[in-house]
Amino acid sequence: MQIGELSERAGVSHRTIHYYERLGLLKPAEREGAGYRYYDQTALKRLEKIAALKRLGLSLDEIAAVIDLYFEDASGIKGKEKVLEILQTQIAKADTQISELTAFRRDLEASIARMHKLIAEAQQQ
Amino acid sequence: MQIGELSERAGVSHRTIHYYERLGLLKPAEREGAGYRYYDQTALKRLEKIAALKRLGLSLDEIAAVIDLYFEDASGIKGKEKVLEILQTQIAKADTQISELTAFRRDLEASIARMHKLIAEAQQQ
DNA sequence: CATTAACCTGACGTTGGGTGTATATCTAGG
DNA sequence: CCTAGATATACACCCAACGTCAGGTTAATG
Repeated sequence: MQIGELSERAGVSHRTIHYYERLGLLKPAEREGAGYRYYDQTALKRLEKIAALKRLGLSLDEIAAVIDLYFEDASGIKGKEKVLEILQTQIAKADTQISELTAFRRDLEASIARMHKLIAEAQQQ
Repeated sequence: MQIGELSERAGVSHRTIHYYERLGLLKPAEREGAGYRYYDQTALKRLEKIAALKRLGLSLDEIAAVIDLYFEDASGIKGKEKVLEILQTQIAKADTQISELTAFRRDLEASIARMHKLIAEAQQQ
């Protein structure tokens, strides 16, 4: 698969793929013959994972720090203690974010209830 | 309270406060005498709310669109149906984000468990 | 009352996350 | 063999969300 197909399937521009490669988010693709990049399925999976992590609010740097956990053989990863540390930081952040989101959701529900009430009252009169 | 105290208490710079004011996130403060801005408690609450919404991943523009829901008398808000719509969009986003975060957290826990196992094995040998 | 700390505005700089554009090369179909 | 379409690199530019700097005003205090 060339960069055009990959970018279309992943829903990002080929410029973004180049950019991610420069940042180390994507492994440099194979370059058969001339300079063309050729990708396989894992590249697509990686891009999807990156998108998911972005939605969670991670920066590209943070993603670069954890993405290999999903795609490299864990036994081959250097500095396991370091990785563990990163993971634990991430989980703490996730917990904070989950509880804030839950509180936010509660507030929203209260606001919605208030709005419904106000609208009902307005229609009464 | 002047801008210095406000910025310190809210944990943002005074330039950020100026910036938020320009974007309409913060009501222009009272300007007694010369041009100094003077704030009250609600300004601090607003800044805290803004920070909370930012952590949820809202852009400053999006925050500007909803912040008044928290600080204006609900009965005085124009276009209640519109507001309701915004609120419902927000709650849907929050739900999506919560479930993605929960799944992410589960993944992280699994990775942590794997790491612990690998480290233990490494120490055995 | 003079100094110093706090404030003002405006212009420009920076960082993150990209996008646009120009120019060159390659590959495939006719 | 030639041309169209896909890629390559490099440099410039964009937007959001600030930060820095410079020059000027104000308020408070010893």
